[in-house]
Amino acid sequence: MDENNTGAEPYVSKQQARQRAIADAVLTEGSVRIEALAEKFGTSLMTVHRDLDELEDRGLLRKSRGLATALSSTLVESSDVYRRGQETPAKLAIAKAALEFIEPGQSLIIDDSTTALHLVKMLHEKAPLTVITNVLTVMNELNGVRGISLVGLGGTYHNWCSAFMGAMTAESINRLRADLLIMSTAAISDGMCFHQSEEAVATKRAMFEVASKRILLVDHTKFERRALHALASLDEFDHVIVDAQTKPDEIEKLRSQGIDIIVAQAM
Amino acid sequence: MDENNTGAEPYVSKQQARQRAIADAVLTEGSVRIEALAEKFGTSLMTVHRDLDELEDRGLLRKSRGLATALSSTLVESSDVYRRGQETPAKLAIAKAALEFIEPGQSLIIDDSTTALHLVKMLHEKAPLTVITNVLTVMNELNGVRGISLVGLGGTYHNWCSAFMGAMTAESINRLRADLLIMSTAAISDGMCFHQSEEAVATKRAMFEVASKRILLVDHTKFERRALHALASLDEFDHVIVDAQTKPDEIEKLRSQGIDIIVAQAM
DNA sequence: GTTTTTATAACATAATCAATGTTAAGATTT
DNA sequence: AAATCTTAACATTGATTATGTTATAAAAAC
Repeated sequence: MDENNTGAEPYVSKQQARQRAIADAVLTEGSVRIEALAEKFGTSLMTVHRDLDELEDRGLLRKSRGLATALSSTLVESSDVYRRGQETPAKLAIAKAALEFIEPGQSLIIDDSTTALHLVKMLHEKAPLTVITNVLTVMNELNGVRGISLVGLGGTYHNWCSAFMGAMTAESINRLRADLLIMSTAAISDGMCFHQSEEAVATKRAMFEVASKRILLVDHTKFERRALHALASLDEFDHVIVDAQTKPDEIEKLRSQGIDIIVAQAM
Repeated sequence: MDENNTGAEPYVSKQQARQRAIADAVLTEGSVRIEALAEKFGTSLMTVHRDLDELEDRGLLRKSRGLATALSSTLVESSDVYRRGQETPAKLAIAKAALEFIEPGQSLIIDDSTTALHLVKMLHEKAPLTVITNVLTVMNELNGVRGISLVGLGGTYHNWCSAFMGAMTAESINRLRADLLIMSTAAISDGMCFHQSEEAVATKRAMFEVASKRILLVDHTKFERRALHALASLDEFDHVIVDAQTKPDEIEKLRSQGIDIIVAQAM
């Protein structure tokens, strides 16, 4: 079987890569001169200004008289600007593994995650499907796709994750039932998954409750992260899919707790 | 004051114009040969096929062995593919007139309408605003716009109007309150406005109930249309904005019923 | 108030993406 | 099996978006 071409290309635009790198630089340095950024990335002052304006709109940093200053680091790390483009081959592998659990005719919930975005691009293979999501990017991706009926979740829009979240979103979810939940998490420690914001937890918790089968997508970087709000214990998920770069001892530890870990092999 | 340039350009792509024309042709003829369409529009067979596929996905027609066949004419006329690109200067004028009613700080509901789409592009002038909408196109347009906080309305997605509608949507609306409603309608007769589908009425009715001030946007073509489901009487709206091409006797008739009609002058 | 510095606006150019056409292969109908 | 229609794949064109440049405006420093 020829498996090296899958329609979902792990492409990240130059602009996205640079914005991510800028966010990264500002985060680690604390505050950086705008001139210095322009020089570092070999670009004009103007484009750095434009990039910083976007990042500022997303609440990742502050611009002030020649300086770009970092804000809350948890927010930066959880921002989709920052996350997208990171570890894409691993994420693709995870997405492919998750696809195997999806059967035509099912209704599935997809939440805010860059990994899930890869999965979404492959969903047409499993049509017909009903996809429930709070992520604007996913809605757009699935817009006129044949065989996919789309149920959007409303609520207040959060720019940092390009998704609708909060009490209103949670309430809508409570009135639905789904066959399958494909969920991501911000951080894992002690066999629990954690998130950065209250709203995210409220929304994801609601999704968790209404799905009969639950799959968690985790790339290895999540094991090194910390976040504030607990969402659920990993053993509450039916399957947990990790990438091949996950440390074997982490996998063993979780397996010994009776958690069904699937290691997605990149191809 | 220099008023001839407003950021909102009434541009319709070649593709959109052609798709609309194709829909039109198929609708009036009943069924047309695909070859004939290609010839008529001076394009290759392939592009006609691609156009027809999109129109078929939106439920406007059926493709079958060389023939494109019309489906329900009401659906075609209410489809956004068909509507967009029609009468844009008039719609721009209406949008500008509506903008005058919007005050910074307000929360407004915007529903599915091509006229409102023009308005949305001008909204940044009145920031800060809270915009509540069920239209995917509007959500995207307002995505990272500064000073606009976006509240999305979820529900099942309807391709023909690019919006979320139905019971789920109506329920979400019921839990909100807004200062201003900017609404469109499919048809007007006997001082009442009508819509093409049950879902549209349910959704719009809910919007109607939760807004303290209501504005209806109407271009003159709506007076010649008919639709099945009644939504509301025009005198329930605080203001009705029409374009300059609306027949004077229509305007007079409504004014005599005590309806506040504003005639938007194109510039 | 003036000078210096930084930020924005406006336009020109370059790079990327989307739409179309062409050809060939695959389905369907006759 | 032949004819007709549809789809897939790739090349080409066209359009959009991103970037750079320059000029102007705003803000801070002096």
